[in-house]
Amino acid sequence: MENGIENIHQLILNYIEINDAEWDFCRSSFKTASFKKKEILVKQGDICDTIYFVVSGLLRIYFLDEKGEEKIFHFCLENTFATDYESFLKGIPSSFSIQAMENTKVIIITFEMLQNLYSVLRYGDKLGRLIAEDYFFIINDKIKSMYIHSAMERYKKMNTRFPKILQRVPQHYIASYLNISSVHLSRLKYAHKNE
Amino acid sequence: MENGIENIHQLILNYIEINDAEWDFCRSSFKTASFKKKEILVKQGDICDTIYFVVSGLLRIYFLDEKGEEKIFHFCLENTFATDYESFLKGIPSSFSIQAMENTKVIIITFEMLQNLYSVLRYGDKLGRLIAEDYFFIINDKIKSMYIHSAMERYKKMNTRFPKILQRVPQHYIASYLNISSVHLSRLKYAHKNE
DNA sequence: AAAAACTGATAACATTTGTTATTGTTTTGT
DNA sequence: ACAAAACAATAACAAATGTTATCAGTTTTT
Repeated sequence: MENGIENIHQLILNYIEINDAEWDFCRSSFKTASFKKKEILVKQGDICDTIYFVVSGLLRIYFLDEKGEEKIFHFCLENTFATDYESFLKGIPSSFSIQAMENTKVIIITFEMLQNLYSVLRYGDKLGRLIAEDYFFIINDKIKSMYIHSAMERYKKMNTRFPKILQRVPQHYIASYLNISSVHLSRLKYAHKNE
Repeated sequence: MENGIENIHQLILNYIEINDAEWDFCRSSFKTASFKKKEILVKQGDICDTIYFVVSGLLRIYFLDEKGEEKIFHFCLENTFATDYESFLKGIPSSFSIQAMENTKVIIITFEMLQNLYSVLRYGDKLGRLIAEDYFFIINDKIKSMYIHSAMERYKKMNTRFPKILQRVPQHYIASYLNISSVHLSRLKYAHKNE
């Protein structure tokens, strides 16, 4: 589907059984939006009451550390979700900002909308549980990777899993994502280019 | 309650409404166990099909890195849960081992048991969702802390939140938990002792 | 009680990683 | 099309962190 809503349908079907009437209800509650490169979707400190589903383009989730420097927490590629899930669920100020790195089309799912879905769908709470569990898996992988792998290993892994992202994103953003300095990443690349 | 089951009751009540019949069902499915200091509850590579609720004592969750060295991922204090939640949910080999650091009493919740609870309790799926969300919050905090705070800041935070743990656990385990060498932790303590 | 293993501090040295500055190139904004 | 900004590589140096070894005190095991 051109507008990406059909992709969400597929994702939901991976989790639970959903009939046509239920899907119509979902579809009617989703809205779309477009953001230009560099536009801010969520500002650190504001409440993130929205889940964005990236249809096309690229987002980054980042925060300012105590030195006032941006650190990138996550890149959000096509067909993935972007939110501060803790801010979203608890209604507390977001730890992160979300910004478009390219012109980006998203589908918007608000908190109210999602609570509605949970109660209207026959397996709504189960869907919520499976989404939360999946979110847990994602972040669990991330933390395990930080413990187990060096910056270079994470870089290579990134290269393997998302080779295109390294072309689309300036290298110092990658360094920020890996939590190392851009100079150091440059050195690592040089040291390992013949492996 | 002496055996700690009442603490679990309270935790569930924090999440959902549960009546006496439902609680009796829960209570009857829980079992208890005791482990001596140094005993292994879960071995890295095995499937972790159990959630342990620590009634008394102390557990550690750790893994062997590629150099063959143990890295501590988490300490499990009284009234908290211990599991490899990803292994538990997906039925895949555990990334971690779990070991008793002191003689420890636990309540055992198996995967089958929990799926039963989810279907038998009126708000079972909601309970599952809230548990998964809470697990997400815990690990989300952990990862944010790793991004934002230095080893020393995390040490101090630990000192503030769980002062007793530093008395109960040998220091090189703390260093492992902080992902720094024991020598370095010793130096940091010296450098910051007058702050 | 003696032996062995464990623990935490410390020193000396090696390695990793960050910081700042420079340069040439590419990209962006007007 | 041009000027300004952003980008990546590199060098020189500084700071952080790891490694190995030693030692004295403590705990555990036999």
